[in-house]
Amino acid sequence: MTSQKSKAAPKPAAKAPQRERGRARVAALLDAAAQVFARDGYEGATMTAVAKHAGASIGSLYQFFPTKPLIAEALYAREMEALSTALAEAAQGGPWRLDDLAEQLFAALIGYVWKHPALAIISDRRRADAKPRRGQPSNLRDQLAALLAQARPKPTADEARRAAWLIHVLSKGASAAKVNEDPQYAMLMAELRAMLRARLSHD
Amino acid sequence: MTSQKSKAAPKPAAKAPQRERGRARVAALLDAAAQVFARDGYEGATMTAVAKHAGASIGSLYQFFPTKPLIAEALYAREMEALSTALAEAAQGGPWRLDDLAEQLFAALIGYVWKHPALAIISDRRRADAKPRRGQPSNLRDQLAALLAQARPKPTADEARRAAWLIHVLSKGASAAKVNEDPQYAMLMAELRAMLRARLSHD
Amino acid sequence: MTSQKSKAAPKPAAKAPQRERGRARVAALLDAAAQVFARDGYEGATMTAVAKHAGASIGSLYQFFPTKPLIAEALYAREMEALSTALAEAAQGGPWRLDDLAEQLFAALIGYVWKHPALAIISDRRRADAKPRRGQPSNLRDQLAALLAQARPKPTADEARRAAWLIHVLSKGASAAKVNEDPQYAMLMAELRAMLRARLSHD
Amino acid sequence: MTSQKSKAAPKPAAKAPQRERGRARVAALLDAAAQVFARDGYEGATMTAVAKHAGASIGSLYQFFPTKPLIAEALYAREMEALSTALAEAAQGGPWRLDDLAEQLFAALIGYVWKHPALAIISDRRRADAKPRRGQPSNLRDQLAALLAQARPKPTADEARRAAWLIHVLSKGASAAKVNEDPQYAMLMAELRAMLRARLSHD
DNA sequence: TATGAATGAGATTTCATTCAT
DNA sequence: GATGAATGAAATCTCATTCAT
Repeated sequence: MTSQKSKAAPKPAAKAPQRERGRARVAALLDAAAQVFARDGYEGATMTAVAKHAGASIGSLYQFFPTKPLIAEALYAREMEALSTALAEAAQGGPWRLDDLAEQLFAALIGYVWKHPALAIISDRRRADAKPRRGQPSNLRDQLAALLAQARPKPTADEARRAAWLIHVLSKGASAAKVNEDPQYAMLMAELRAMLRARLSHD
Repeated sequence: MTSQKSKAAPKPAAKAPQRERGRARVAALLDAAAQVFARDGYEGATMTAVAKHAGASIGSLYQFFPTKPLIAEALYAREMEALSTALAEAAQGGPWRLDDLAEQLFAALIGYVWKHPALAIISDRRRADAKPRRGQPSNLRDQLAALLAQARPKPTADEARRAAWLIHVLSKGASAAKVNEDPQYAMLMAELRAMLRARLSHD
Repeated sequence: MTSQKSKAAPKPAAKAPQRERGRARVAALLDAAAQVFARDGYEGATMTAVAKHAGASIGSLYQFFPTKPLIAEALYAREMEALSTALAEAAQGGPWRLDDLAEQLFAALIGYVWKHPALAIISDRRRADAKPRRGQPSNLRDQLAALLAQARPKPTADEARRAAWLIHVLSKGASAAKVNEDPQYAMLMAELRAMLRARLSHD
Repeated sequence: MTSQKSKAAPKPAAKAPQRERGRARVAALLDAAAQVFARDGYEGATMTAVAKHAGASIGSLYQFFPTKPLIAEALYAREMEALSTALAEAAQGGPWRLDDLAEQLFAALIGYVWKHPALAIISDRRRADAKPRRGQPSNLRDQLAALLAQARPKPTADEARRAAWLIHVLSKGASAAKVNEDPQYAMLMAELRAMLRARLSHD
């Protein structure tokens, strides 16, 4: 934190790279950021560490991401994009019954989150930073609901929303409880899937 | 001054107060720490802020808690103690059926965690700092299992463990998904409770 | 912020400057450190004072010397290098008789130490910090012995070692007793030189 | 360092204890100080460490020694007293020849200093703190000279002073070079004694 | 654009000393 | 007197960010 700039300060934004070379560098920087955030947490991660991890100089990092929050935002956007794609792929090939589809989405979501630990960390921080506005919608939940709406027989909007919410909550629980680090891993996952399916398959 | 300590360096520990005044001060410091951790997160919380919040000087804080991790540990211990008590109370007055008892414990756990947001923050950090040793047991889960073992008819050890695990995962999910900040709060909680009960009351 | 580093913590080392500007800065910082150590002693010297003396910001100092011991080490290395050179020069132009050479080295050593008071201070501290391992060899003594071995007639290894040790002890005595601050300075030095020469010139 | 007192401030002094109990406590505190100074150096020694070492409370320490310099001064006085006595004892039983007496005094001085490492540390600091006044006399040297004056045949005042100075310088050298930690200890000491005796017994 | 040096606010921590009981 | 808590100036160290080349 250095000088409190008193001029208008046209809020800085991550600059899009102009050349091929630049695009590669940005990708490398984001990869590095993901690793460092995952290892050290958001506050624990230093800009210097990110740059070094990417094999770039600190100056170079700042060329593309003028502040620390901006790199987090950019990483978040990239990860959410990829997650979106992964979920969409998991819903391919249908139509599926609601419970089957939910199970597949749950598995895909959990799988993605475990392979991209930085995502959870940045999401947390975003939530922490956001003004505590009630009921702010989860984009993730919306997307899940949209995908679930493609089940057959077609669920009502409410049913889809409810299923999306269940998937969301269970996946959070599984991540937070570090289910993947438990030796009983397979059994526990089966348990969660069964719980989800049971709750949906009906009554 | 500070001096490079070549002197044994007998890893610092929280000093126990010996006078009534000290005891009060320690309690106040822990209260302040809980608030600041809850508000700013572990890394975001500063020792200065904790001291100020407690109406103490920075030196006073360091007299009892010579490092930031130590105050986190002390707070964690105090919170876990209280949580233990709360859970034990929730299990009073039985005997209960397993699904009823589980539901009560779930409600008690969720309730406690929501009233003590610092606990989640510190738990997270402890896990993050711990060497990534596989399958290290959760004391909380053990205690839940022990309480659940008192259900009637008596569950097997495996059943108790499984129930404890479900409670744990669902509570994590509920916290992480900030269920309590959702306008639909009551309905969602009911949903979770039903899911838990259904999974236990059995197959 | 500061963050409890759970990250490997790869023991910090003085960073070598990569640019001309950095090299100049490092030299200035070491010069400043020498002055401040000489004036205030090791413990009394503050990083802030060193930085200010060098006309650098505290951050700049820490960029190159991340801890106080590290700057002391770097200064020690630089001084020992220079002392080495000075002693080698004093031994030039031989061959000399052992007692003559010893006298010259003694004078050179004393002269250097008096012009570089920080060296004695840092040496002291290094010894104090070192694990009390018996008989750890003095590099200085080794170098003196090597130079003395060039005397003619050639001394035995033992004779050279003994002479080196005498020079070392007498120089320590002269420094510690602050002979150079005594009004009788010239006479006292002559006395010491005579003592050394008498002890070597034989028998 | 706390408040800058603006009142006259009647310079604090070590308070003499009134009762038997107090005398014992003062002795214990000085013993503790000696150990801690020896281990950590003057700056590195903390008042808290001294108090703990003595099994006293910090408040109790300050009762007798209101500042850190004062405890150093008191310790210095006690040590110098004891050293004086030791030297006087070493000179007993004469008359001796000058070289014999010098050798005995040298041995006694070295022996005392090695058994009381705090003395060297405090002496250093006193010198460091003293305004750099030229030629300020060494009380120790004066006492040595006085004792040496009792040799037979009676030395001139100059001879006694010269011998005292040699003893002083050699003892400093031996301490600084940590002769006592060298495996060759006995041989090295013999060397020093021989050097001293040769220089005196004379020319 | 790339690089590494420079900056300084602010965080953690220490410790001599004073105060209240 | 004795005890332990309280204080705060000052020291060490960190790191996001800016600058100069």
